[in-house]
Amino acid sequence: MEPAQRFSRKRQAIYDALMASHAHPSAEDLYHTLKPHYPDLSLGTVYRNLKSMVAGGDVVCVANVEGKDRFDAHVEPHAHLVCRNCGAVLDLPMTQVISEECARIAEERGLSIDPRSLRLFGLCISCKDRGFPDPIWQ
Amino acid sequence: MEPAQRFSRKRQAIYDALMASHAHPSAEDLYHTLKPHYPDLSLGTVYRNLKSMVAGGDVVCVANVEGKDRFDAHVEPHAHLVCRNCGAVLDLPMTQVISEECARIAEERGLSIDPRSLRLFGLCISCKDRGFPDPIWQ
DNA sequence: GTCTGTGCAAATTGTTTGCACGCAA
DNA sequence: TTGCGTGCAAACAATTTGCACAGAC
Repeated sequence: MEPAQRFSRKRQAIYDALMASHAHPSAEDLYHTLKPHYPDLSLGTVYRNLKSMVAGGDVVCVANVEGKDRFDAHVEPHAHLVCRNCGAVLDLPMTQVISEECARIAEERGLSIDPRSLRLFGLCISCKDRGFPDPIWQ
Repeated sequence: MEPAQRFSRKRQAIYDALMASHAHPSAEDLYHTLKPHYPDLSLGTVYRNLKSMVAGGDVVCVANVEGKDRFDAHVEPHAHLVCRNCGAVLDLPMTQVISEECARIAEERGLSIDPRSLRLFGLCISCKDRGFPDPIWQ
């Protein structure tokens, strides 16, 4: 990370914890992960740092699951799948996310598309294996 | 719509307003649209009906922009682009949104994907034309 | 010493819910 | 008459913010 601001041990810890996780934690998840190691850490600090890291491009907000924003420090372009049953957010690493058709239509319409930001919704493997029915989509 | 519950004039109005709009309004947007015609309409009613229509599959929540859920009564599978600058939610009707590679990876991993709920992020035409810089994605 | 980062708690905001009443069946 | 739908306001939950102090430079 390129600290565009003054160095802070806690900011670094938040970033490191996010980088170390592949579960795309929420602000509160990070808070609970770090609290044991930083007993005086406050939730507001986690929110404030996440916000500034997102603004700086070091972190991406990859989903909002049940009202909670979920974050990712792995900013290389890749898609995410959000499980409609358990709320898990999975990485879908791939070189090309959208189809030729989609790219062409976007091009024709003059849209810019962020290659890091495709979100899919569905069921993760465990939920599918456990026999959870597909939610109400055809 | 197939009213699975007792008929209600307001529920119908909410659904109709959603169907008539292509802007993917939020609950509050719908409330303000309908309030002049239904002076005693309450915001809670809009939320309650949207929730039950989503549960019934008649409406889809297609995005969460700046903390507000955005809805769509056009449930045929299509993708959406969320403008990172102005928050507009655009329809991207197309037969295939995700790349072959993406579909294959999802298939290999045994994931179910809801074809109605693909979300892309970027810039809409007006924001791009007005010269807003691409947000921090490479 | 200066100025940014933080803890804490209060404020804000989108959404949900309890309750008494209204309206569709 | 029965019971779901609604208005209203209070309750909730995620996030933001004001303020005084701590810590990086």
